[in-house]
This record gives sequence, structure tokens and C-alpha cells, in this order.
Amino acid sequence: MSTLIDVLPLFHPSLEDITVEGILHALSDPVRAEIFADIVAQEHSHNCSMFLTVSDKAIPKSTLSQHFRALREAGLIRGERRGVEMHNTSRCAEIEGRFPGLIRAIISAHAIQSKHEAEAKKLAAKRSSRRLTRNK
Amino acid sequence: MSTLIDVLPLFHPSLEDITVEGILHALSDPVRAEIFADIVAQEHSHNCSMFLTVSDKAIPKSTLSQHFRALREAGLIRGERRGVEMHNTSRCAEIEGRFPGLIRAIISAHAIQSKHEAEAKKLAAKRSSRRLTRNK
DNA sequence: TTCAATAGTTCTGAATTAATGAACTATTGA
DNA sequence: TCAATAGTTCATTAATTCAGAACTATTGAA
Repeated sequence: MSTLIDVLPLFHPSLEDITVEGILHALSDPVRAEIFADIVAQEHSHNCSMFLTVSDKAIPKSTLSQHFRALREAGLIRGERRGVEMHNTSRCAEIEGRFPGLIRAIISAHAIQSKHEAEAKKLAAKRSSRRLTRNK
Repeated sequence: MSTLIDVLPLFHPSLEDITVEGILHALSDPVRAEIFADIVAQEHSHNCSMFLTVSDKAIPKSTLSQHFRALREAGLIRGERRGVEMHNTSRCAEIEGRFPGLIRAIISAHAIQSKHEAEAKKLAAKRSSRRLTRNK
């Protein structure tokens, strides 16, 4: 059985209702930022369950669902039911018209930071292995 | 009498400890965003009490103090005691070296949004006055 | 030197927001 | 019709944030 509520499409803010604060807040969470970066990078479809682990960390699916809602309600992504799963696409192009350069700058900053972190980690591993060798 | 603690300088993260998440979170609050935009715009000094009202809204000074701490700990501003008051300056130039374009894009987006809001408000006022005229 | 005024911080309880396990709904395919 | 899959919602707990009250540090005046 299907009720009216069941078929109501998901809420998405209109372009002019999208706020900078909303965008920044949504992307200030590292998990959401990574999910969003991924959706932007892959032009094609994305369902939620692809993100049950983000950076080797397990995310409960209820939490994941909230994260997707946060991204949707901030106006960053568009979600569409496709049968049993969800199809998520970025709204970058629209947002670019309203806040030029914003999304690009944020994504780029995140990329710079990830690269920096990866390098720091590698360096730490090297140092640690050297220490082990010395102590053999 | 003065103790050691009293003279300890305020905490500021080093450039490489500044994170995108931290910056986005700090600037996702409209009051902090406005304070920061103001500090960036005016190149010269800024004490906290200049912001006891932000956009016609009174901000308690304890709250203001927390906002300044948030901006400082996110690495967005540098605070320095100058006698009885505080001297705050932006760390834009440093951040630009690490995350090019990020701060500029955010400030610019905020400016666009403020302008848009101001226009919407003016339009609403005009509509309201027209309605009054019609009903005279 | 002492005291009042100023500028800001810290502490604390209340209010808000976020995370997550458990139960639930909707769709598909067997 | 039923089980499996994908995701949402609800309720509880945990973490953040807000703001009044009390406090600290510095300055300038008496």
C-alpha cells in the first residue's frame, strides 16, 4: 500500500534559498566534505551505501542518511529515488551561478589538505620504521 | 600582582595546523562571518567591543568573547593584548599560501548574499508600502 | 597608593544540535 | 507472498553553543 506521503519527493531548497552559512556548515564536517567531493568528482550516479566506510572509518547508515539530508538541505546535492536506491548528483553548476568560485575553492582546499595529511602520515611511517631498524 | 598564567600569550594554531573544516565551521556562523569580514576589510586594528552590535543585533560580550576565540583557534585571526584591549588582525595572507582562493571566495560569497538580502528586503518594503497606499 | 572604570575571560546551567541503535517503510526479485 | 536491499525515522544519549554572573587584568584619576 502506498500513501500520499510516500511519493512526496525529497525537499530541496531553491537556488535563491541556498545560503553561504548553510554550505559552509554542511562542508565543515569531514565525512560530508568527503562524500560531497566524491559526488562532485564522479559525474555519474551515487547511492548512499557507497559511503558505508569513509576513509577507512565505518559510518552507521542512520548517520549516513542524516549526512545526505544535510547536504541536500544545504542545497549541495540533489537526491532522487531510483527504485530501491538513491541517485545523488551535485548542484555545483547552479551554485556557481550564485556564488562563483566558492565550491571550487573549498574542494580544492580539501584536496590540498588531504595531500598534506597523506604526506605527513608517510613521513611519520618512515620515521617509525627507521626507529625500529635502529633498535633491532 | 601578576602570575605566570596572566602573561601567557593567547593560543594560535600554526599555519600547518589550520584545517579547512575549522575555517568552514568558524565562518558558518553569521555573526563570526561578519566580524571576520570586517576585520579583513579594515586593514587596521580592531578591538572586540566594536562588535557589541552586529547587524543591529546586540551580542552579549561573553558570547562575543567566544566568537573571537573560535576565530582565533580556527587560525583566521591573530589576537594580541594591547593594554586593556585586544588588537585583532586577519591571517588571510598566511592562509592564502596554504589554501589559495579559499578566504576570498567565502568573503565574496558572503558579500553577494548580503547584497541579495538587502535587495529582497527593499523590495518587500516597497510592496508593503504599495499595499498601504492602495488601502488608504 | 588606592580605587573606579574599562575590556575581556571564565564558569555554569540551560537550550540546541548531533550521533547512533532499533524499529520501520518502500521497492525489487525470487 | 516473502525475503532481501536501501534508506528513513524515532528515541536516547552525547556534545556544542549561548548568555548571565562573577572574575581578572590594565589604565587613569584622585
